[in-house]
Parts: sequence; C-alpha cells; structure tokens
Amino acid sequence: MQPNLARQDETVPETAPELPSARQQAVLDAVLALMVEEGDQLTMDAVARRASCSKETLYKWFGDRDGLLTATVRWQASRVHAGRYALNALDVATLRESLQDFAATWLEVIASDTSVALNRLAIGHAGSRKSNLGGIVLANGRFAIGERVKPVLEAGRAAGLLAFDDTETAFRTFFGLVGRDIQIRLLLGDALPLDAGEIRRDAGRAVEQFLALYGRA
Amino acid sequence: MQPNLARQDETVPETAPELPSARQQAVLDAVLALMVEEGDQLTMDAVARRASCSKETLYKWFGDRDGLLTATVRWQASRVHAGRYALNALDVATLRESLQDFAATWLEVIASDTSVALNRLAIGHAGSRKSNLGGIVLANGRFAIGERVKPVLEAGRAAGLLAFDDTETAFRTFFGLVGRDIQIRLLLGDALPLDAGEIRRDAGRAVEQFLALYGRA
DNA sequence: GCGGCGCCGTACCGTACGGTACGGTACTGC
DNA sequence: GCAGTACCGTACCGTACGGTACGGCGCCGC
Repeated sequence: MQPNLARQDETVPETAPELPSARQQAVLDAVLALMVEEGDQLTMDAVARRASCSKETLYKWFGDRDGLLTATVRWQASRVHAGRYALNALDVATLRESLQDFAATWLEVIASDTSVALNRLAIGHAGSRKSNLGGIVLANGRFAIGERVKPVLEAGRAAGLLAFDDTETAFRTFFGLVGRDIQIRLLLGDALPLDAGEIRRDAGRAVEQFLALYGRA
Repeated sequence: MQPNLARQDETVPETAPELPSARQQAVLDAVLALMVEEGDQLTMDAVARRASCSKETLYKWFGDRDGLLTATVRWQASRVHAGRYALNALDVATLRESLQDFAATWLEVIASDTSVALNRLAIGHAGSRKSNLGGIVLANGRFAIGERVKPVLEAGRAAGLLAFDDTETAFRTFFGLVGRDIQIRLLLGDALPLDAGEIRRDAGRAVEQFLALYGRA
C-alpha cells in the first residue's frame, strides 16, 4: 500500500537522495522512452506494457501517476549532474574554457529529446495545482546550473578577469546569451536543427559575447 | 456540421484573416479566462458554462476541441500586434527607444497570465501530433516579433549605428538578452515577480547590453 | 400569427484512462 | 516439500470528458 519510494512531500527538497532499484530504474527509463516517443500518450497501461511489469507494481512502487512522473523527473535529473571546475588560479583561457563547456553542455541538455519531453510534461503540470514537477525540473535545470556557474563567475571576478556587481544578474545574462530562443522554440515544436558543431559554435559565440560584456581585459 | 470558422489546414498559414463574430469573441475570451484560472481543467463543459452557451453551439462554431483552442490562440494573437516604428533618419536615441519599447512590450507579453497559460497549452499539445498550436504560437510570438525587430536593426545598421553580419543572429542575441530565463521559469511555475518597473529596468539593461555588443558609436 | 432558425440547457452515449483486485508463477528461506 | 513473497498479466470498476441529440424559447421575415 505504502509506496517505498519517497513520495513528494511539501517539506522535502526537490532533490531526493534515494536511488531506485535497478528494476525500478528500468521502469523509469521506459517512462522516459515512452515520453519521448509518444508525447502525451503516457498512460499507466502503456508504461506497464513497455516496462513489462504490472500496473499493480507501478502503483505499489510509485503510489500513483504523479509519483511515477516525479520519480522519473528525479531519475533523469540524477544523471545530469557532472563536472567539476577549477576555481582558483584562474586564467582567462581556463575561464573561457569552463564557460564554453558549461554553455555547450547546457545546450546539449535542452536540445535533447528527453529534456524537451520532460519539460513539456512539467510545464503541462505546472498549470494545475498538485505535484510540483515544474519545481523539480527548475531546481535540477535552471537553478542547478546557476549554482554551478556562479562560483566560476565569482572566481573569475576574484582573479580580476570579470567585472560585475550582482552574480545572479551576470549569470542570467550568460543564460540568456546561451539559450536565446532555442528552448522555447523546441518546446513549441519547432524543428530546430542543432548538431554538435552548431552547439559548439553557439557556445563559443555566447561566451565571447559574455566576455565582451563582463570581461575586464 | 461544417464549422464556419476556418479550421486549421496544412496549407493555410498560421495567421488566419477571418475575425470571429462578437458572440464568438466572447466565447473565446471565456476560454482565455478559464485557461488562466483553471489551468488544464479546460473542459468543453466548463467553457460552455462559463460562456453561457451550449456545447452544441461550440461544436457548430469551432468543429471540435482543437478547433476551439486554435481559434482561441488566433484570437489572442490578433490582439497583440501593434506599434509602428520609424525606420529612416534613425538616430541613436530613437534606435535605443525603439529597442527599449520592443523589449518592454515583449516582456509584458511573456509575463502575462494569458501568455503563460497559452504557451503551456500549446507546449502540451506540441508533444502529440495533430493541431499545430505550437506553430501558431511561435508564428505570432517569437517569429512575429522577429519580423518586426529585424527591420529596426537593419535600419540601425544602414544608419551606421549598428554593426553585424547576420540580422537573424543579431536578433536572436537581442531576444536572449531580453528574455533570459524569464519565460521558462514562468512556464515551469516559478513565481517570478515582475512588475512594470522591473520590466522597464530589465528592458533598459538588455538594450544597453545589446548596444554594447553591436553598437558602433 | 406563424413557420423557420439559431441558440441555450440538459440529458445522454462511448471511450479512455486512473486505480484496484485477483489468479498464476517463479524464487527464497527453512 | 512448503509457506511466504514479489511480481506479471489481465480483467474489472468508476469517472471524467469529448462529442451528439433533443426539447424549448426567442427572434426575424412574411
């Protein structure tokens, strides 16, 4: 009766520590695959069929549909975090490289089928009350990358390479220069071609523009 | 049987010329209001009740649910277009003012409850095939403003105030500097406070940054 | 006045889907 | 061997919602 995975709870932060079992991970991967392929036809029956498990098991593990979706979003989020960056003895080349890496990684993420499908789902649910999928996606997307980029920006400022008053504002400018209209166009179904080369060029351009605005050289 | 409003048709562009009758406009306004208030509880029953009309009439006028939604999106889009801008004899003050005005107007639009609700709906539908709501929203949002800003940018270049090779790239940079993370955060349900003063400051900052990157003075 | 029309309100239908129940099967500990 | 457990497959239930049918009423042309 009680789901053995953490149900979303108002007091619990958006990042859950518990990892699902291997079988559960397979189920969540099935959800992700189905989400990408079928869009909004994400029925519990379809998930059970795709994952070769019974609906009863789904409900036992995840509580209800929202629990399953929440677990899926968390599961996907748990795979995105990566990368550590030098923060002291920063020179301009390293700073540029770090920012470029952030930008390219971020573009890859938001351009991926999985991210698009996940964001669509979360945005759809953001309209109704209950089940804070949007909050989870934000916490693990926009805000997570913010918390990882801002130390780099501040290290750049400490090293005399960047000049800004408010770190948050500087980061949001960086975010805008990188993302531009890409995410909204993809979410709305625009077939925006974005291969690896394009991403690298976009990331480079964004970093150069950011340095032009905030660089001190 | 046949809906007397233009049904979406693959060959028809995303901007329909026909205007709905006054009564139909009232119905579409009811849809918009309901969309904002109830989020995804947008049932045909609720619309009929809210608009004090019968479901039969809804189906007669709009064909089916998608037809109603499409008509609603078009109806909202038909109210957004506005503003004419000087393109010749451009000086830097006028250019700055025009861009600032574009930025502020755009921010007001994407921050409005109606836009958020409409974009959520269109994004939700972009996942499934059928009914190109996403395309309509894109055509009347992102692309419409692009077509209106780009002549201003080119006029600025012709007047020797701006320097860029590709207008589209320059516009996308402008778009990113203005929008930053605002739209995605609002769509995902973040309670981002954005009053008129904030919008004006944001627009001003975006324009200054854009001029710093592309200005020639 | 009257037939026809357009529309409101409501009752109704079919289906899709979230959620539950249950029988059958494989595996594990004793 | 056997009880217990975990889980698969499937059948089932209730409800919400898209779509249709129909009675009634006001309005317009004649």
